Amino acid sequence: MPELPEVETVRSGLAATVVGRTVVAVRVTGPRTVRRQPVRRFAARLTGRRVTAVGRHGKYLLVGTDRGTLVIHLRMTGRLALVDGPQAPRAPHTHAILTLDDGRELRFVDPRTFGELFFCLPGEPLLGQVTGRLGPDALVDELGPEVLGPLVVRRRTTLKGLLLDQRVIAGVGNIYADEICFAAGLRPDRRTESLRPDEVVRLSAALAAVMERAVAAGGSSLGDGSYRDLFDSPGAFQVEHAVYGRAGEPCRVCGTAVAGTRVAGRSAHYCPRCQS
DNA sequence: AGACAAGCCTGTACGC
DNA sequence: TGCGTACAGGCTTGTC
Repeated sequence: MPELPEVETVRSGLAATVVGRTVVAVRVTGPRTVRRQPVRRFAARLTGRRVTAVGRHGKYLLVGTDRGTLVIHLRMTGRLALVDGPQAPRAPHTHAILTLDDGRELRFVDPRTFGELFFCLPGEPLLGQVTGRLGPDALVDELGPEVLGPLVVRRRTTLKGLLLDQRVIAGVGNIYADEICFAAGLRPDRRTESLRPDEVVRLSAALAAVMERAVAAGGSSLGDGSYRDLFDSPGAFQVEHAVYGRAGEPCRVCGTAVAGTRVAGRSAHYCPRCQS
């Protein structure tokens, strides 16, 4: 399930491979894949556009062109595949195909069809309506204790609920919320208003450290709808997971069995001894 | 066979 | 009353 580190891996892959390329054809076959605008309008706007940059805000991929932005959200099971040409075997659940001017194809594959694509012309409010709801990016933006502190204390929720709220911090999903809590030594069900200043300092450091390590490892490929990058390679961070998906297994630090529970309506994993 | 997993949106209920 | 938060439901389908 792609979260910030997985989306960032796709972003850097696209930046290295499709910047400067022009989209010469657009085919959308999935009926739900483009749902914020008519498919014909989407295709007409995107066709002929040259990619100038590839950005990201939280889990949203922002493909900049010479006129407008292609916005991609992978949600749970969405995947982008860059293939050499139309002869490449087509994965099941391929819902959109962008043909590039060098013959390669950028394909959007998504079994559960939660993911989506849309295209915003310059100055169109749609882009701002989406990204404007997002808080600072968990990787790119500075989230030192002085920034994080007010965000944390002002809310009355659980730490995990806070980390998952894209309006507060953009990019953290269920896996990394648990890993950040472990790295900070804080339980996911801790009330945010109870966090002391020194704990906010630990949280801030853990957020940056986990995001940076996960991006360096190319993200996590684990379980449901297992993530793959542009070239179908898995990430490597799952082997470093301290708690996520490890309920009942020994904590890598103290050996205590990792606890599995539910927090903020989500599965949650933590070490009862290392985290408070 | 049916519960479950996920991200995000929407609607509604609730507490301070 | 109003605000922020909590929770459930919807969307989907492969996996257990």
